[in-house]
Amino acid sequence: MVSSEETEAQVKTAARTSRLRGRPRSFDRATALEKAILAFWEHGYEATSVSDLTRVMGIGAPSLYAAFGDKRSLFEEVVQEYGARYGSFGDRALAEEPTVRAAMERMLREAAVEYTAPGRPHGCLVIHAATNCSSPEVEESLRVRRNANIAAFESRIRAGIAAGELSADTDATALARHVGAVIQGMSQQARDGASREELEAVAEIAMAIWPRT
Amino acid sequence: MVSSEETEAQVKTAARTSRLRGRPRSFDRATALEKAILAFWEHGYEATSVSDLTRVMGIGAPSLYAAFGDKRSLFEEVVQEYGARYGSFGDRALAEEPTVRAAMERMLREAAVEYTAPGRPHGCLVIHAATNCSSPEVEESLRVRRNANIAAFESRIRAGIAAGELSADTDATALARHVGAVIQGMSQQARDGASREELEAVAEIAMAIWPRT
DNA sequence: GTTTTTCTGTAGCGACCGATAGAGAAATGC
DNA sequence: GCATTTCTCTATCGGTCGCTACAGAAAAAC
Repeated sequence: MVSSEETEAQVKTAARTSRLRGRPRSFDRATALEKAILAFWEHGYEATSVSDLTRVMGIGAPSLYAAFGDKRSLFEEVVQEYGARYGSFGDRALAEEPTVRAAMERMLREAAVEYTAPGRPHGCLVIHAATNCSSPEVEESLRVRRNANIAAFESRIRAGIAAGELSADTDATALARHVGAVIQGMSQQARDGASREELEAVAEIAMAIWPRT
Repeated sequence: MVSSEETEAQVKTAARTSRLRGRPRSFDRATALEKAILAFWEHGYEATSVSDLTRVMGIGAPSLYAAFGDKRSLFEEVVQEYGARYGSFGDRALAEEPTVRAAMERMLREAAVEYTAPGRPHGCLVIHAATNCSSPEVEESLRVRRNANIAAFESRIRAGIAAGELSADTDATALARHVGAVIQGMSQQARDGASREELEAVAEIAMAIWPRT
């Protein structure tokens, strides 16, 4: 119904069939979809209004609805295309690396690169597309609090280094970020249905990075 | 302007001052605030409308605006009260435990408990208050994709176990969840301004849990 | 050129958003 | 009692939301 293969296939066999009559659309569907990806990626599903979409895609609302259906089906197509275009590094790492360890290492390292790539929104669309804030002040306020938590972790870790619990060359900043990442991930998974026992198992694994006294 | 200390202080000194005249409000401010915490916690800032708030708080819109100011200042008060009431386990662990390791372990374990406590929304309000989705279908679709990713990790880990790379009693489910949590946390921090180098340092630390062949 | 089909722009639909005006009710100080 | 202050209820504001009816323009098939 939406697939571009359909149109392409019918372009090829159109000499005989009676399709492809009438005025063709005046914009490039793939380009418009790419613009929609960036918009949803940056602002999330709710906070990206249809008028935002028509502006960045450079088309009118009726053209958008004719080409992509309603807002939700456009978003579904966006997520799918995003997965194929930007979100496939994980699958590739899992499939191509010979060992689990190599696969995990490559996946994590590529995530660091992909999630901070310049010229496009940071982070993962699938993780954040439900994150919408039309109020920048609220968004900023929450971000400040999260980063303050990580700073508190770091300060505690530095105290531990000063007390001789951890070696003097410990990277306190990175350790704090790591703990923060684990906690934020646990929170996300709690939202996604993980049980207490499952999260406790995650916590126990995360503890393996800390020297046993 | 908003603080309850102000009102309380003036209750105590009200015998002389001319405050506290007129009809007192007919609802309990703290109870109403608690209801607002639960609503924002569950649905996020944007997706919790003022009419949602007036419904769960059991008051009319003018009463809400008179008692809490506009929606944003109510939310700020909600975040502050949430931090004091539900979000303090981390600070307590950091302050009360004698070693960094003990502090981190307690914090992570208590997070597992707090984030899945029955009878209230899962996860952390500060992490998710910018996550709003008035469309359950979209929310579900994204959740399914995130959980599918973790399932893919698990499947790859099981293959590694079968290949003898990891010991046979490895908890593949928990390992997969852990990797997923780290990645989700990295994505969140990329959104919050972390650089590529900072995320790579997190990835490197997370690799410490994997046996070196 | 004519017909047919489809696209595009304008203009507007009903619904909900956050927020408020105004009137009357209720509880105070005196 | 009275005067004063403040709360609460109804009704509604202007604005934006996702979405679409309609008419005219444009490009194909013939």
